[in-house]
Amino acid sequence: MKITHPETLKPRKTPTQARSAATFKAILEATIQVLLAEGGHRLTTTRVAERAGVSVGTMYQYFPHKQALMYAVVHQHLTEFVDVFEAACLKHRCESVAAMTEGMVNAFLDIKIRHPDATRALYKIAGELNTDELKVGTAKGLQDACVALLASATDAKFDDLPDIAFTLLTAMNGTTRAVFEFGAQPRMIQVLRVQLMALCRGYLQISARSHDSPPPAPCKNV
Amino acid sequence: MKITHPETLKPRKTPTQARSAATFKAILEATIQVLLAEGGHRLTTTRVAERAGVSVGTMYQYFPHKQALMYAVVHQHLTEFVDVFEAACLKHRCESVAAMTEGMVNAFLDIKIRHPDATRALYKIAGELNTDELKVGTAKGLQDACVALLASATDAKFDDLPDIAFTLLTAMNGTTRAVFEFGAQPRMIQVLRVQLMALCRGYLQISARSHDSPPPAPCKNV
DNA sequence: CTATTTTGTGAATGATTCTTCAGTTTTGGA
DNA sequence: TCCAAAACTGAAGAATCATTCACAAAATAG
Repeated sequence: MKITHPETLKPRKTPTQARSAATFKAILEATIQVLLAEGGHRLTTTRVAERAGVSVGTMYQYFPHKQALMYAVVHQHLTEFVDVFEAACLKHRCESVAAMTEGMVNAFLDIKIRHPDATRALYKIAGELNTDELKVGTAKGLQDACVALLASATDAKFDDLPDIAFTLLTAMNGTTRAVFEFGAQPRMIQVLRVQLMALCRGYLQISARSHDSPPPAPCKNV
Repeated sequence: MKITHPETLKPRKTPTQARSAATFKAILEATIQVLLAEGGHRLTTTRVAERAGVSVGTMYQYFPHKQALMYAVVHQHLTEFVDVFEAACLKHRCESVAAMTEGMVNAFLDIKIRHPDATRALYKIAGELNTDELKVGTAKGLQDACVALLASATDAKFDDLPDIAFTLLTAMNGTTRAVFEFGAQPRMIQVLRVQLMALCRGYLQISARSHDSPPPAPCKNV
């Protein structure tokens, strides 16, 4: 019950037949559903297996232990999150701060909205899981993407970009989390989107270096 | 194991002798320490009792079950948090938005800094505890205080104050949480304070209604 | 100093849980 | 059709945990 080595957190075997691929997927989905329906401390291997429509033994063919199961769920969604966010950051390079803000906020929210169940489920295990490595890695990925994006803004320059990116991301996360843990009704999400835009725009505006600097250098796309 | 009724969540008996008062306190403190040292899923009644230097039976004289124990820890600190924050909001009524921002951010951070262990521990059980009532009540208290404060600003008027207060509070919470879960080194906290000021000020500035409104009414203190 | 009330003890109980493995069923190809 | 590999089963073992209760120690009142 005390596993922290990353190797043992990986799935036990990769499915080769179509049937087992479906089983694998069903188990991950069942994990999320059990988390939402019963809560973190009622997430048991038996319950997950039952919900997935398989036996416990089957579960243990794919995941060496419960931790690995939770890790897989978290890893899958965090990875997707980082990918989508990084893509959005690349897409809006060398634009105005306002356009960047819109791109970031929309990307941030759209990923969460696309998987509302997973989003809420993750909040329930993120604290229970010993995956500092994964969490730190994710945070760093997002932060780096954000820093690179803001550094390319055509109409503003910033000092302390890492601090600004960190603040921006964690603030967005806090507000979004509150909305999702509240149920995330469509009306709330709409309000959230509007307010997050204002939050980010206002923050970046006030954080921009005053215009005593040389004219904006030509933008270097990568 | 399935308790949700608030009545049963209250402590079982109020200590009368000095000895039992100390025991009560020790148990609450031990809960926090076990949470930090072992994590949420290793928080057991036996471990808490051991850490507190008492027997399990003693624990059950003060708390009817484990849930009540966790509830007590969360309730104690959330209550203090709301009280201090509300006081700060009252204190800065009828000042400029900039002064309000400073007052709110400082209050918000100072409470957390005063109990760093409890702060980190709360993050670990907040999700596991079935206390929507408590959490919602806390959120509403903070939001109301913030709305009342901002409504009295001498140099700005706001539309949708509840939305703005919600965004402001959850954003502060998200950023602060990230810093504390990261370890909350003094240097990080200093950066946090500076950036939170900018975040709030920028957001409120951009959210203020443009000056097409009547001159500010005389401030009504309560 | 004695009686009563408060406080503390910790082994025992029953329930829950993770994990294994010997055996069964299904699949895909020869 | 038949077989070996892949996938699945679920009862059983071992461990952990929440909660109780009959009793002991300490504090306070009389």
